[in-house]
Amino acid sequence: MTSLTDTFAALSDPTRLSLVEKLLTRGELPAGTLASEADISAPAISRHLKVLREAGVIQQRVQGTHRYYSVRPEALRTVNGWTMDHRAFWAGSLDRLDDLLALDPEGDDT
Amino acid sequence: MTSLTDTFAALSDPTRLSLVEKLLTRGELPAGTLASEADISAPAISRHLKVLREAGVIQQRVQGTHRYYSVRPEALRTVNGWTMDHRAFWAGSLDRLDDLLALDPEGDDT
DNA sequence: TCCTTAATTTGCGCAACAGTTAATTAACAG
DNA sequence: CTGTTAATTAACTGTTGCGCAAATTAAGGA
Repeated sequence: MTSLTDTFAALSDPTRLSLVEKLLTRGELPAGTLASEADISAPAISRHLKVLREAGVIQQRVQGTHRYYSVRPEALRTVNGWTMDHRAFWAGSLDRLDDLLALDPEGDDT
Repeated sequence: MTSLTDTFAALSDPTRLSLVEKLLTRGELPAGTLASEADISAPAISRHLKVLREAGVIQQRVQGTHRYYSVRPEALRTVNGWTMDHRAFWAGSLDRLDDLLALDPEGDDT
């Protein structure tokens, strides 16, 4: 089992979050594509992918010499679940009324 | 402005996540209470609180010699917003994802 | 076999992080 | 002013994280 903090740690690096966003928007991608589009070396990307995989954020599919990566839905569900556990706290607050109304225009007694 | 990765980084430490959970469930608390309940020194807690504050996760209210801390709703909204941006990817059961997304709004709990 | 391509692992340097104890700042009471 | 309490900052130490270049593993083609 990977903990919630492990997931947050995996997503706390800009390079890794960028990798995850790519996989989310474009689906499964090979390591080579991810590495060639990044501005750091391939070994560095490989390490980031390993961190993400060990945190349970992404999964690997091997085909020949290629390794295809994709996001594990469970990881995002876990993060979402944590925020939802405390939804009553942040959804009902008027800390930033404008943002709240922008997210949920009919959320109050209009 | 604090980035999403800064928020994730702030929440990636078990001690800090624990502090945030305490503030979420019990509301505003002074630094002393948080420090006395932790198993590490007060200075260490103080630093964690500083990290959380600089990441925009918590806020501070000063009253006399006491510093009261509480969670900023905006922080949790931001995290929730990120998961919601990719909701189509992770929501629903894996094998029925496409079907679920194709269903109309009244389809899931009747 | 030999060579190329894909990707990872290794070795190394450096910066950042998390913990400690000691010192400091700040508010308040006597 | 002096002392007490609350909390933070300072100084130091060990560990972890991230980058690179070089070496290594693995699959496939001539």
